Formats: sequence, C-alpha cells, structure tokens
Amino acid sequence: MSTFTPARVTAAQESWELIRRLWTGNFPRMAALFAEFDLAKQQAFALVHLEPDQPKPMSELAASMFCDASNITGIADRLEARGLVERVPAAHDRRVKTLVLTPEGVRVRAVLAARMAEPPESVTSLSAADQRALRDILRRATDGA
Amino acid sequence: MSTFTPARVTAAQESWELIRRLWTGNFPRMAALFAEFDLAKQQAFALVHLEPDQPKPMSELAASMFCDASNITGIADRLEARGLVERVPAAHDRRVKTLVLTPEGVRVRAVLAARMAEPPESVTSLSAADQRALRDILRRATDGA
DNA sequence: TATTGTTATACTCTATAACTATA
DNA sequence: TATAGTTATAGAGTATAACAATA
Repeated sequence: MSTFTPARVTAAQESWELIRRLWTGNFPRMAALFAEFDLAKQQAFALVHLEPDQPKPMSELAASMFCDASNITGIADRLEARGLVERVPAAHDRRVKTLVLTPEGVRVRAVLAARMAEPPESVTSLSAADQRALRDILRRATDGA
Repeated sequence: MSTFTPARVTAAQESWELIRRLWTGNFPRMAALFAEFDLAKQQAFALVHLEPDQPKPMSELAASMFCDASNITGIADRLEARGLVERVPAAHDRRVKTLVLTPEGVRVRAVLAARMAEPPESVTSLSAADQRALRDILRRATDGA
C-alpha cells in the first residue's frame, strides 16, 4: 500500500486505493492521446461526452463535466474554432444552445472514445476468469449508481 | 454501458469503463473536500504525495504528479505561503530543494489522505465476499505495476 | 556539459458575479 | 421572476524556453 492509505486497511479501502492507482497510472497514456490530437484534457472529455446526432444543451454538458456552465462557453469556442463542434439553438427554447458534433468531430470523437475505452495492461493481463469476476463485481457496485 | 464504450464489449473493457465511472463519480466528493480546506486540486494532491519526515525533491514530486517541474514552483509557493510546506535545500546536492511538511502540513495532510482513502458507497455497499474478491483481483492486476 | 529549480510567456481551466435574451 | 448562455475578472495549472547556480 502507499502514502494514500492508513496502516490498517479494510478490503474496501485497499480496493479503492488500487482503483486510484489503476486510474492515475493511466494519466501518461491519456496525456499522450490528447497531445496526439492537440486537444486540452477538458476539450477531449467534452468531445467524448457528446454523441453523434444527439444535440446536447451546454448546461447539460456542464453538469456531466462537474463544472460551472460558464466554463463551457470557452471550451465550446475552442472546439468550434477547430471545426469539431457546432452550436445549434434548441427549437423548443430559444435560450438553449445545443452542441452538435460536426462530421470531423464525429471522426475524432470515435477515435478518442475508442482509445480511452482501451483497458490498461494491468486489466487485460488478468486471467479471463478474473476479468469476468471483476466486471461482475463492478456491475454490482455501480448498480444503483 | 455508456457513451465511452463501443457496442460489443469485452469483460476487460467493461471493467475499465466501470472503474472510470467509479472514479469520476467521486469528483464532487473530492471537490467538496478540497474546498473544505480551501486547497486547489493539485495543491491537495501535492500535499498528499508528501510524507511526514520524508523530504521530497521538487523534481521527484513533479514526476509523481506527471507534470513539468516548472509547475511545482508555483504549487510549492502557495503551499509554503499557507504554512503547510517548507523548502529545505538538500545536503548532498545544493541544486536540489526538498519539500517538507510543517507540523500544520502534517495535520492537514493526515485528514486529506484519510478522507481521500475512504472508499465510495458503491464499494462499501458490496458484500464482504465481493470486497475481498475485488481486492484480490485488483492486487493481481497491479502486481507488476 | 548536464541538471535543479526559477522565471517569463502564452494558453487553458476554474468559480463568481453581472449581464442579455428569453421564458 | 427565473433560466441559459455570455462576458469580465481573478486565480490556478500547463508546457516551453531561457536563465542562474551547482554539479
């Protein structure tokens, strides 16, 4: 165990610490991926949060990204300047602007999402039985959530 | 499954997606914790990366945090201004400056680390058997790493 | 010559508060 | 009045490049 956990650890605490380690261990891989597309981290996440043919209100994106709505303005500006996203006013409420992936945005998002979904070696190197058991337990854990 | 994963998913891919969901689901809790101590995210992480009575060279901290060394200057400045950290020149190499937790830094770090190590409800609500199985699989996954 | 930490620069992200246009 | 998005502001993090002190 590490720095981040006390001396006596429950199975839940140790699991959480190992999950943290698994996740943060992937920072370099993610950073390299974003750099490859010359996208800032939040731009990449915003892109992946958008789905093809599913206009998403900016306020909704802010909620998904756990940030204030005012931040989305700038992020959308930069993605729009790159031609990856378009602002489309909502029909039912003229205050709302939705974000829509452009064809280029759809392409970039597909690659980003696929690469981000690739499990790290720590997971793929588990036995098939462990992989299934891990999935089943995590399904139970995230069931209500 | 979500946005982030393709239609046909292996157990490893789904596990990875569920881990992502578990981790990002904790953003609000972490944000609230950092706000409680009036610390920016990276300041909190830097603090937790430091251990009592273990002077850490700034360059080493940069490596742990996967960021450029130049960023640590500002982060250390702000932690030092708060009285949580001190810069102590290394004896063996006068180019190196180490960061050391002050007594107050030790106290704050202890609380931060403990709270960050608390597993989310998704994990604690698993059966005891599932918690142990999860821990064992994750141990095997992160074994080499 | 190479390395550690600093500085300068330019950019991105962050929340808050004030504004606009709608509702 | 209330809400969606924008703008302005101030602060924080980010990498790059140039610099000082030291090795």
